[in-house]
Amino acid sequence: MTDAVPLKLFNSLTRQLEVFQPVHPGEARVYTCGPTVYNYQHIGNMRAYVFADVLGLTLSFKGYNLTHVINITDVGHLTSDADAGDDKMEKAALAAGKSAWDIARFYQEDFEADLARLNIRKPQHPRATDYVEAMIEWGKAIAAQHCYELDSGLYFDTSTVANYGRLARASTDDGEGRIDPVDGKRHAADFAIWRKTPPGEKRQMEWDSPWGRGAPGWHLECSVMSGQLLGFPFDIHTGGIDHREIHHPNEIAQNQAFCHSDASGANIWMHNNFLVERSGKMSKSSGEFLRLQLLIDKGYHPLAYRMMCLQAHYRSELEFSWEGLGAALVRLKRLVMGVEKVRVKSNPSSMSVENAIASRTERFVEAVSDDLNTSVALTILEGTIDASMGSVEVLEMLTAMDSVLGLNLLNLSRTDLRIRPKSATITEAEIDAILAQRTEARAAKDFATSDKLRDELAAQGVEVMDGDPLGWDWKLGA
RNA sequence: GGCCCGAUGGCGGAGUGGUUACGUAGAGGACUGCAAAUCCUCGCACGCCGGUUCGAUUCCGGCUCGGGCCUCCA
Repeated sequence: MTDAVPLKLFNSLTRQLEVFQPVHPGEARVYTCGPTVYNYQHIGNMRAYVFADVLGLTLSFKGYNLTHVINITDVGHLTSDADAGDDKMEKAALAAGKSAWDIARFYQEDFEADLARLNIRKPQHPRATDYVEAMIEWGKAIAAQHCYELDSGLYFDTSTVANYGRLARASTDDGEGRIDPVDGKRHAADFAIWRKTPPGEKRQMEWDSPWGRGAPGWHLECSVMSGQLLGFPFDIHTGGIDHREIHHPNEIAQNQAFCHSDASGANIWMHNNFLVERSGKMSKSSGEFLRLQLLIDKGYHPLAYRMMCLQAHYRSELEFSWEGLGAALVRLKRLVMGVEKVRVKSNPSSMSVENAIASRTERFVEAVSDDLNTSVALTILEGTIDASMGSVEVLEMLTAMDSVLGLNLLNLSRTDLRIRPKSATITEAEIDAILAQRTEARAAKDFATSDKLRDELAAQGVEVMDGDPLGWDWKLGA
């Protein structure tokens, strides 16, 4: 149905829009760099998965049989400069008094819960620790031709592959002024394939390898898991824009070495831009950070955040503010109300309806096919609600459109969107009781009492809405 | 220092060589005892200086400002 409009995606490798051509006819295989589960994810992290989900939904919508992998990095990355220093997993475990394995499991579950709350379809979640053997095999396969061993581990020689760093548009020798070099590295950009546990130390997560006891380098896992689960070459590799500079170039170098090919391993590399705060990029290192749970605690439905992401293009930076999140929530609420209205609409079907549907659907498909322009797609969806068509037609169209945007519009109710802020000092039962009193007072035209009760509720963060079937709502703040 | 990106109305954010989405906020109206919610209507913008062009917010150059990356990072 949608073949008429080709799917164009921005390939970071060529920095151009390209028409999606599946490697395997009728299939789409997508790999998304997942989180390191040593801590909670912040909402900036989650933007990458909302983006990846919309990409997957679009591919499904277009009829491709989708295989989507989001890995779980449960073997820690290094925390400090160069390729030495404490491991994030071990460090977090130490701080929590738990094993690194427990920590990883805990944060993985939290991450998956966030995905679900954002209505992100459940992809495959391979864990890096389940692929260590495969990583060692990979290392063995490329060691002789592409690696060299130092005291600290096995390193990849970036000069042994063609066009290293082409994704980042950087050359091997550039811009290394601020890295503490590891002694013996042949090139500043060379990276660890295997990190040896320093002599005399014992780590919770370590494995035997031909290069000594230790742990895999963090670039290796993505190459191994994507190759095993999707096969080289696969269709699309996604990740945050930060990965474009180091992680993905290294992954590509590994793929080139392993496949004895100059090809990158994926046909299209896509990168979502950051969610930013006025103070700058979201950061985990500064201690406090914005989690999805914090939004919910303040009474914002998680899908308001998805809405916020959808309003912008994935390649643009997106500014986070509570005001903006509130705006997205109001928009979502009005959409949900619109759907409710459509449900009870009469059916004045006419000859023109068919044409109207075709034209709207086409515009919607064009928008998402244009490098996932969800912003425009959303606007077309909204216009569909207002369109003078019958309820059946509109609901069908909305269902199709929402199957790409994933806002769950057809199932959400306004009650679902009304989330009790953690700071609330009053229960819903108490609100109902006061509201009942107020109804009585109003019936008796005792407006003084009625207004007093309303003020009382307002003081507790509750907004009374007489003319609204919902009756009341929470007033939200930052 | 090197590489790269951005600058659109109060805020957010699309897009376009000529009539400049959309959301939210705001204003007016309807509704309401009054509000709120809802619905209807309506303002409000394309950083600066040049160039190309009949015409530029859109293309090109310069400038200013802001941001990112070069170290783990979505």
